Amino acid sequence: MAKSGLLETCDALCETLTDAEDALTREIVTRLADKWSLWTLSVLAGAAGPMRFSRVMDQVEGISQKSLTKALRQLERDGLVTRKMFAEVPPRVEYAITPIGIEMLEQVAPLWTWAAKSVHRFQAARAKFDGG
Amino acid sequence: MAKSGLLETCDALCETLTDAEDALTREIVTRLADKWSLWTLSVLAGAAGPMRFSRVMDQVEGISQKSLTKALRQLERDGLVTRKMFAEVPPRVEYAITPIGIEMLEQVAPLWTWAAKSVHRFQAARAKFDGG
DNA sequence: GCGTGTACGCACCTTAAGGTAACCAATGGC
DNA sequence: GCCATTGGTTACCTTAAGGTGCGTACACGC
Repeated sequence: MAKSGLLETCDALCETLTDAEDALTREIVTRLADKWSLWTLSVLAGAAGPMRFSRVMDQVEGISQKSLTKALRQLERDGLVTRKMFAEVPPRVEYAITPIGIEMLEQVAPLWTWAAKSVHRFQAARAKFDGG
Repeated sequence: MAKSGLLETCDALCETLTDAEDALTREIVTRLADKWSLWTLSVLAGAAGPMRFSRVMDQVEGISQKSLTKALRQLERDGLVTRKMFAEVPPRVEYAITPIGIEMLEQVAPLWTWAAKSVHRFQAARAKFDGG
């Protein structure tokens, strides 16, 4: 049974994974679609260097403290960002994207570009569906 | 302000979109994270031709009728699959993937492949994080 | 002395997603 | 007659996601 069910080459690769590895792969891809994770990661990618928590929150418009904390923790756990704490008062914490995080964004970019280019086709399909 | 916040080339493209178009682009990408949509689409891609509802449900293990109906409707609305109804009793409905649907899977495949190849790096990162 | 700024953790509430199960229509087989 | 078939729809319930707001540490400027 195909685990990924995607195209053949990908399928062949996925067959070599254990169930746990397959689940993790799926989880990583799922994270891309997460409402905040990808956005947060790309903000860090766009910065010149490390960013403080509140600076990130400024740029990821509409995110709550709680959600940003959670997103950053997940990204850190997966090795996509680093977190450096300074023992100061008031506290200072700096986040930075890692090489793997950049790699990940590079994988997503063509997909996003394709979606942006195809947006008119989706609009047309929806108009047709909704109209009749 | 960058709308996508992704890499530069992608960013430049996204700047040319209206807010509605940008939101739709995001929505399309977000659909990838959906528990069932991508799986359903890939099942249809793997079939030789059109598939009946119940055949799809057999292959997408664990999905409920309700969720499959919803997933297929969304995919149809976005022009990724077609739905053909036959006025028979018992009813017969056939679903098939469209060229745009195949395009979309082709965009996702490299990303998925990368994630599968990188799975051990994620496991290592998590082990380090969880361990302390 | 007293408010201000920082990066959270925690408790609380609201909303949404998703699963289960029952119901439907018309026909053919027993 | 009675039941199974097929592709749904609907009502109901449980779980999870996500937002709001409060508490916290203490050094600084006024």
